Amino acid sequence: MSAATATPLSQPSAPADPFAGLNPEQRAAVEHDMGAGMVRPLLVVAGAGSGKTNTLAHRVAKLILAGSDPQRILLLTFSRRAANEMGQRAAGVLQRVLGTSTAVGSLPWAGTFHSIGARLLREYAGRIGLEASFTIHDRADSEDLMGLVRQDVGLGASNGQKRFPLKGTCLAIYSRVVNSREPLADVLQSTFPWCSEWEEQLKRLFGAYVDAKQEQNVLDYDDLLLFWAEMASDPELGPELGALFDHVLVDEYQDTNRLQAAILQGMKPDGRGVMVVGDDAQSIYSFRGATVRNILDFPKQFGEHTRMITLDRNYRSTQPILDASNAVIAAALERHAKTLWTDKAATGKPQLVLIPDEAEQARWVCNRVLEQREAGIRLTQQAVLFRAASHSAALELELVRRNIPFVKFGGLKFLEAAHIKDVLAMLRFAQNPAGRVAGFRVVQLIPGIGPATAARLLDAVAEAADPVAAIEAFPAPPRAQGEWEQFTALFRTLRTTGLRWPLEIELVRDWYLPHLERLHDDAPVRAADLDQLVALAGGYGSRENFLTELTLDPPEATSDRAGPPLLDEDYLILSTIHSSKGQEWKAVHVLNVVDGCIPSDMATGSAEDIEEERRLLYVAMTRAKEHLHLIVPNRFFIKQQAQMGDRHVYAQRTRFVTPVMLKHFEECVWTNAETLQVRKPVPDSVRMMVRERARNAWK
DNA sequence: TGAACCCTCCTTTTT
DNA sequence: GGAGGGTTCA
Repeated sequence: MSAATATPLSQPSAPADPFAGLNPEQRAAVEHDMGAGMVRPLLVVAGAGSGKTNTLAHRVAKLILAGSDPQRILLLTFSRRAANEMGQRAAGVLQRVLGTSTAVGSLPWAGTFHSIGARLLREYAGRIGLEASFTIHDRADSEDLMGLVRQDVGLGASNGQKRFPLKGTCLAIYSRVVNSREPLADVLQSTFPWCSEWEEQLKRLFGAYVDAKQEQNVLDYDDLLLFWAEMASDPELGPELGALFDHVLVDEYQDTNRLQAAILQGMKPDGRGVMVVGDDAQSIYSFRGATVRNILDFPKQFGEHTRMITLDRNYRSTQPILDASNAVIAAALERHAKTLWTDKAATGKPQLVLIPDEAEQARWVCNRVLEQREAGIRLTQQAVLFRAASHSAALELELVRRNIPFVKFGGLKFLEAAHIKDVLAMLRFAQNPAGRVAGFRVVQLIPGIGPATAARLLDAVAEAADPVAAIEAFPAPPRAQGEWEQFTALFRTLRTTGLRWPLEIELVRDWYLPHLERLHDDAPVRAADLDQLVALAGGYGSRENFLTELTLDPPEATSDRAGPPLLDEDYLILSTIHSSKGQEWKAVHVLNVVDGCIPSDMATGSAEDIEEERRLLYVAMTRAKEHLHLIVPNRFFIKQQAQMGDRHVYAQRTRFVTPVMLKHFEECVWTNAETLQVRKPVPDSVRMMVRERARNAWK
């Protein structure tokens, strides 16, 4: 019997039972088959705000209290952040029960599918014919490699007649095939119909792409899952892997794909010790191959002894917010039916705010945010959510203008900035000289070396036994003299001297700074970024560790660059809806709740696409605890046009809020009198015509 | 003449 | 910041 269920000590100093606060369903999930010989598979369908994280954390704590070895608990989460939070909460529970501050030790096997996969693959590399020194490609690297291979197999762009799909599309197709485990033909037909005619060529390309990865000792994101799944389905390795863990807990199961389900199946064929938690109504990652079928079919997959528990009591939002959210999701086509409820005191209805345009939207949000802060809601308890990262541009300008601090999650391209990629490419090239993508990039930093010379150099490296010698022997073009010697000297240092870790990246930065000055006008700003990167690097044990972790768990927000000092300050949260998953705030603003943004006009192809957009709106709405504002700008500008263009459309309220649902909202109309006076209403047709004429004059 | 460099277009969501 | 096409350089 576990410590928690033992008779509580009746001394006043005895810690409160942390399990006492659980509701009956949560408790059932936490105590499921506790102490039983066989722990049956468990599916917890947990609605938004139903205490899912808490339930998982308590389950982990309970398992440990009942004698489970934390080393033998595998906890798969959607992000590193979620893994950390879970670990901390579980530790908190344990501490309260045990009443000691002894480090219970965090969970060593908590992380994303991808990071756990990377770890297992390094450990098992020898057994599956993999070099343990492999480097990992992020999506941009993978696209670049796809581009290089595409050239090699003669499917380049200038191949006459009709144009072959871009490298990014090729990678998306490849990734989809791997993650969904569907045949190429099916994927083409269902998701990339305009590429169907290229099936044969794509097959050839993907074969060459896989070969290239193997030759270069690199893995992409998909490989981390694919190789793991292959191991798990191996008659010898599978059971061995499965035996490493007594319990496998998966969070956000609605956003896993078939490949991930196969990993689970391979490691625990009978579902023993498996617990998955998720909410089909919050499945928003199908573009990444995630399928809601995983969670819908879980009971079928593991047979009739599977237990299912539904958590539908919401601890987050007020009833009016839930009513509106429930109404939106009730229109969905297929789901595990549940209606969220709460006993939180009712407050006002969520607002549907009609606003003239995006500029006013930005101003209105700033005003409301400041008002709510005056009313006692800290900025960190307020969030602005949007469909696409670019939708917050106008708002960001306004926030800067008014000195309101903010942090933006999602859509962040810290690792995609050219200068960051350059420095990382040098480190990766030193780590794995066979990796052509990193080498290709870094070598071309040297003036006088372009794609052709770079390719020849990499060929030489690939054929030589010693990469350092190969590079030093390479006849660099005369123009590259000087710069070339500095590069080779750095490469030798990185490859041969055993410098203590963070020193290496400092050397690379110092080498890179002159190139930075030459390549970019805003060198000082970028140099500051590099200092942040160096500081960040200090937190990792080794070059390999740094490169792996950075690829699998990139800094999520712009604030991560600034480091800890920001943590003490108050700042507003800006986030894509996708990145807001699992989070909650007292006040939430959702931008551009219009057709064309939600649903995105990029995602109105199929009924499934539309359904996912509906769930996206549902996810956004259910992030709010007390105040929810959906903002509907009457007019918004079309993005895909030349700079300075001002084409715009009159927008409709999103189709997901139908007239019947309006009763759940308080409708507000915001007109800025001052602006309206100044702006004479010029009919759009006239403006467009004038522009058109001006342009045609030069045709 | 091949290779490097310059200019112009556009940009959903992410491990 | 990348793709692709056009221009300049050695």
